This record gives sequence, C-alpha cells and structure tokens, in this order.
Amino acid sequence: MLKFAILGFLNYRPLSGYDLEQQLRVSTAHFWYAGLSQIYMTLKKLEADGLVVSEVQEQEKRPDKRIYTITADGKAEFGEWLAQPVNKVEPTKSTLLLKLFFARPVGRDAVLHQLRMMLQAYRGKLTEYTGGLPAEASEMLASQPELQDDSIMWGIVQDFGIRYAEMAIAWLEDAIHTIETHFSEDV
Amino acid sequence: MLKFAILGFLNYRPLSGYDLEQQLRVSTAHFWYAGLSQIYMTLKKLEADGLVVSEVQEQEKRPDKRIYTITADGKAEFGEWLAQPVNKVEPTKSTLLLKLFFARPVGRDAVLHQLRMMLQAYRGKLTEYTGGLPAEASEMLASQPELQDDSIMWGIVQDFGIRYAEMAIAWLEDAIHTIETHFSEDV
DNA sequence: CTCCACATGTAACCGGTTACATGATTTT
DNA sequence: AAAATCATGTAACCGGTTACATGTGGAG
Repeated sequence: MLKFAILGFLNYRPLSGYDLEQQLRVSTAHFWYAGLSQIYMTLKKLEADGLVVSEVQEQEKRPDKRIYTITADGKAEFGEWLAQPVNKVEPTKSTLLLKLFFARPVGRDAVLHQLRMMLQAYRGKLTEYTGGLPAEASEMLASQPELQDDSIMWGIVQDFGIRYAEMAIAWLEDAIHTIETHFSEDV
Repeated sequence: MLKFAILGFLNYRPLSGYDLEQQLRVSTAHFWYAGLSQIYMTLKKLEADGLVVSEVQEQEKRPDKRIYTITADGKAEFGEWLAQPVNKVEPTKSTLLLKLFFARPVGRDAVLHQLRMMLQAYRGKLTEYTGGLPAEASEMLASQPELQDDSIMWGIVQDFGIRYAEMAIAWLEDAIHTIETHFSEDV
C-alpha cells in the first residue's frame, strides 16, 4: 500500500509528489518503491478522501510544485494502519526462483551464466546498501534529535537489506558451485 | 506469472486445476502460490490461447476432473520464457519492513511484540522447510532417474527458502535486542 | 451430524506497471 | 546541441486477491 508509505513521509513534513519519489528512492526503495505516475494518482485519491490537502507553491525558474500536507484524518488512518500488526509471513513472488525451479532444460551453461549475472547484481546492491545512511537522513537526524528512536528503526530496516543481499550472495555462490560439480548435462 | 508455473508443471505431466494447486502448495508455495480461482482462470486463458488442451475425465465417487495437457505451442512459449534471463534484482514489497520503518510512534512494547510474533512465525517456517523434500517429490525422483538434474535445481530453490528463514530469524533476534537496549520510549 | 477433501468455476475489485503527453531549465 | 533534472499528470492494461456459488462422498 503505497498510500501508507506516502502518509508516513508526509507525517514528518509536507512534500510534493516529486519529493516523495526521491524519498522513496533514497530510503525505502529496496522494499517499497513506486514510480511518479503511481505517486501522483495515489496523492489525488488521498486528497479526495480528505487524508491530505495540497496547495500550489510557485517557483521561479522551476515548474510549480503542489505541496501535500497530512490532515488529522490522515494521521488517524495512518496511526491505525501502523498499530495493526502483520500477523503472517508475507507471501512472496520470485520470478528468479520460479525459473530456477524449472531451469533444467535450459542447460548447465545457461543456468550458470544466469546465476553469475545475479551474483554480480547482488554484489552491486550490497555495496550500495553498506554505503550508510544517505546525507539527507543524517542531516535530518542531526537537526532533529527527537528522531533518535526513528533512526533505530531505520537502521533495523536497512540492516535487513544488507543481510538479505549477503544471504543471496552466499546462496548464489554455493548454487553455482553445486551446479558446476553435480549438474550432469553439458550439451 | 502463474501462467508459466502452470506450463512448467504440465510440462512434466498432465494435471487438473485442483492437482496444480497441490503441486504449488507442496513445491513452490514459498516463492509462488496461487489460489484455485486464479488457477482455473489462468487455465481457461491458456486453453483459449492454444497453449494447453483439456479433456474431462469422469470419476466414480468423485466429481469429474478436467485434465490439462501442454501443447507444442505451450512448450515453445514455456521454453522461450525459461531461456530469457532475469536481468535485474526484482523489486520487492514488504509491508512488514514498511511498518517497521515508520514504527516509532507505536512505541517500544508494541514493536517488540510485533517482532516476537514474526520471529515465531519464521521459526515455524524454518522447521517446515527443513523437513526435506515431500514424499511425492521423492517418489517421482526414485521412479524417474532422468529427473536428477531437475532435483539439483529443486534443492537449490529449497535451500533459498531455508537460508531466507534463517536470515530473517537472526535479523529479528538482533532487532529485538537493539530495540530492547536502545529504544528510549517506554510510555 | 458435521466437517473435511474433492472438484470447478464466476464476478468485483484493487494495486501496480507501462506507455503516453508536456514543457522549462540546467548541466555536460 | 543533447541529455539530465525538475515537475505533473492521464489512460490502458494486467495480474492477483477476495468473495461468492455449488455439489458429492467419506471420515470422525
């Protein structure tokens, strides 16, 4: 639900749709991202439902911005969502795992090639994640010490991304090794 | 794309919609599951597109079954999909991580409670996954030794599930510890 | 007698992706 | 001169979820 991601960010401060996309990109991209078009649509719906209000802010030498602010209703609905626990392991869909499951007919070399590409991709992700908090977040933290508890949560979430990437890398390395030594076909 | 999961299973042998649901449940559930209604809809579309054909098989003391068989066109399209590599890290959506990211206002105790519940859930999943291949798959393997290479891929995919659960458990344990020792609020 | 397994479907909805459309300013 | 950044939107499509609808036979 992108709706709640947006309300969450607007709960800190008012932002435009364009700003929100950047927020998502720098802070939640690895577990929740949305393109601009979806953001604009969602904001429109949120405003229609009275959960946010907007006003146009004129800018010189830049296009006008429409700044959205969360309303009391919006805060209430966001709080309700937040408090409601996630009670089950969320079902995931992985095209990669699905393909791998059926991959035998494509043959040893093609599978190995695929896995090596994925390995590279995850190594890239890992160095990206271990870069630490982006400057923006650090600034925000320094200027608002009341965000300390928030930053604990941000760290935990970021840690998940790092561990996930590390897990995926180790798994891919071992998978490549297993296939190299056990997969019989080499047509 | 459930479509390809279905073609993948039908590529081994003809099955009914009901059979397919069971296949998904015992072998791909942790990275690809679909309910019966979606399976039936997809099968209908697949047949309309000429990728599968069906015939009704009458049964005594059980409702009739509609058995689906993959066609040459179906095999071709499946093979094409299989060969096409996954070139990027797939974007994921995690409600749990999103909630955690914004979780500060719900307070220390509620967050800890949520995390402990998730921990329990993942521990359950792990014992479920480490139970080894279900009897069905073992039977199929024993009776058809040409499935050896397939079984290597099945093992790799299953291994991912195990490692994922282990990673999630360790992460949750550490997250709980971090919050217990650093989260200031205890309203 | 009730619940579970077997067996197949339809319809409404919803969240998300992709493509399209526009246009100024700044950087390379 | 071209490409990237800033900035906002519409429309078509698509895959998946949930709810609804129906019916038999066997097990507890």
